[in-house]
This record gives sequence, structure tokens and C-alpha cells, in this order.
Amino acid sequence: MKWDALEEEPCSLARTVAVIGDRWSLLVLRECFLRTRRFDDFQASLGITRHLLADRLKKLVRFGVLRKIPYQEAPKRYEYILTQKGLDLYPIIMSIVHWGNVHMADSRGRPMLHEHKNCQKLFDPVMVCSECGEPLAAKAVHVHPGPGARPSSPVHAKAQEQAKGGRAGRR
Amino acid sequence: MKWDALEEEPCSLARTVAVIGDRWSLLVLRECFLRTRRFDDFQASLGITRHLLADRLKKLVRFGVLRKIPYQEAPKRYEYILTQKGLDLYPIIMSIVHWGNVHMADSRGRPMLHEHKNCQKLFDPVMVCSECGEPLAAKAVHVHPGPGARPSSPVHAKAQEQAKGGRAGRR
DNA sequence: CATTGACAGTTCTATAAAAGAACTTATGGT
DNA sequence: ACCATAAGTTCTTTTATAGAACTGTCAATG
Repeated sequence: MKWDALEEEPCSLARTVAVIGDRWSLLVLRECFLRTRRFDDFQASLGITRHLLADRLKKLVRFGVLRKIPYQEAPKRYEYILTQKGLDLYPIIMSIVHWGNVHMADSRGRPMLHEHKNCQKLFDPVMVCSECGEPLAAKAVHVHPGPGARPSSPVHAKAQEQAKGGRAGRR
Repeated sequence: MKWDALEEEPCSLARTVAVIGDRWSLLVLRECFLRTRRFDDFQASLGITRHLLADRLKKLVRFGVLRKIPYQEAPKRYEYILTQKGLDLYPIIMSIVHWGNVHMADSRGRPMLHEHKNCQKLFDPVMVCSECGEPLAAKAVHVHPGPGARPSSPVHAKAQEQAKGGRAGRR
């Protein structure tokens, strides 16, 4: 499967993975949220090759997650800053960090702590239901096809056509 | 940077990316949350090559996100099911799906809708502060080094050593 | 009893992506 | 003139992925 094919999938997860689902994009975005804005600063703090960094920044700009803002003429230089679309990735970043805190921390404890300016306490992110405010668990959620669904498969209809038999009604 | 190096980083995001930060792992996990459990079912619904699927499942088992449960002897066959560690990835999955719903949906609308069994309403996931319950925004969060932090760099100390100058106090 | 099919992989080869290092371009300072 | 800064680009080598075919084990079928 090509990256481009992922964008076309009738699945919001696949489409988002097309944007952030590679080794580096999420790390680049973490740096963005830590106020890194310039090419060499990304490069130095991530250790990413310059080639790939250029490529990833271009991709994130193309998807409207980052914007290039000129900060000097002659020679023209840009800073990469998060758009609103990019800022909206914050829950993804935070939930990833939180999972790592809980399940991947070593004996020394968490690498970082987060303080909520509103209440001035150290906190963890919690995912709740927009309607009733209760914390969400996988088992309490029921999935329905929406208007953008594809009849047969949520992901890879071509693969299901090819799969002999097709096991209808599996979900 | 090798995948193994990512696991060792003093950063919860990098460590989590070592587990789920590739093209396929998140899609495999989506299938897990949609109750897919068997090799050929993953293969058919994702269109992933069998080679890579075997590799990704092995990796997810190694990290304790999935468990192999035998469902028949002779020939020995296993189902892949989520462990608690795997179930805890749900907020990540949901926040990714939600971002895709908001920012990557085409004109036809969302591919999927989510119903909360507790309140029986269609909902969106919202990330809130564990302490005060308010929705979280990037700008309202302050980051502190935690006990597991590395003095100089949160990510790639080697890269910063190499970066002549080192730009102390950048964050 | 030979055949077909299900299932869970493994083994190939060809192509694409990433790592690693050096090079380019434009400019400003010493 | 020489060095530094910044933001890339251009190489070569190594690694990962795509795509297809193959293997092994059993169960059901003709």
C-alpha cells in the first residue's frame, strides 16, 4: 500500500495515519509543541537526517498541519509553526505521551511532567465522552457506519474483493 | 536512528512511537479494537502483506500489547487479543480517529460514528485534565522535567553533543 | 484415498524509503 | 579573505516494504 492510498481510505484513522503515521512525523510534532520552529533546531534535537526532515516538514505543510512563516528576507528564512489543524493534534500527542508514561517508563520514572495552568496541578490527560462526560473505555463504545462509510469494508475493499470467500458479516 | 534506539529515549512519546509509530501497527490495532483476531482476517481487511503482518504481530506481542491465545490444537492456531496494555491504547486510537473526522473527512462525511453505551448518544472524545476536568489545550499546559529526564536533551543527546555550540537553555 | 480448502505463516525478488555524510547557496560578521 | 549561520540538496549505502509464490498441518469432501 502506498502512502497516497491511505489518504483515500474511508477511515479516519487511516487518513490520519497518512499524515502522522511514520517514525518521524510525531517526533517532529512533539518538537513543535515544545516551541521548536527552525530547521536546524529540529535537526539538532531529533537527530533526524536533514533529508528526511526537509521531507517531513514539506509533508506536514502540505497537509496544513504546519505553516511556513518568513522571519527574515535575504536570504529568505522560514519558521515552521503549528496551524489550528496542527494544534488540534494535541490530544493525540498527549494520549501517546500518557501511554508511554504508564507503560514504557523505566525505573527512574517519567521523563516529563505536565502542569495544567488553569488549576496549577500536575495532571494526566483523561478521555471522556463529549455527551455525558464519563471516561471512555473501548468496551463501552459501539461503532456504526457513518455517511462516509464504504459498503463492504471500512478499509481495504480491494483486498476483500480479492479474498476468496469474503466471509460476509464478520463484523 | 534505529527503532531500538527509539525505545531507549528518555521520552514517553518516542518510546510509544517505537511501539505504534509505523504505517501498519496502528491499522492492525484498529482491527483489534474492531474485534479482528486472526491472521487471515487481519490480512484480508488490511491488505497488508503477510510478511509484514507476521512481523507487526510479533512486535506487538513482544511489547505486550497483544497476546497469543491458542484456540485450537493440531494444527496449533492462535488468536491475537489485546492485553490491558493494548486496551489502554484506546484513547490514542480514538483521538486519532477524531482528528481524522474533523480534519480529513471528505464531502460525504464521517466514515464511522461512535455511540457511548452508557449514555446512548453519538459522541466525540474529549481530552480533559485529570485534576480539574477542564478540556485541555496545548497553550494551557506547562512542561517540567520529571525524574526520568536526561539532563541535556529530552530526545537525542548524541545529536546535541554533535551539534557544535549546543544552544543551552533553548527550552 | 486423493483432492481441495482453511489457516498461519515463510521465502523469494524487486522496489521504495531511510541513514549518513558531504555539498550548495546566500549572506553577515571579523 | 575567511569563517559562521541557516536551510536545504545531492550523493551512496543500508534497511524496509511490496507483491507473489511456497510450505506444513489438519479437516472435510468426492
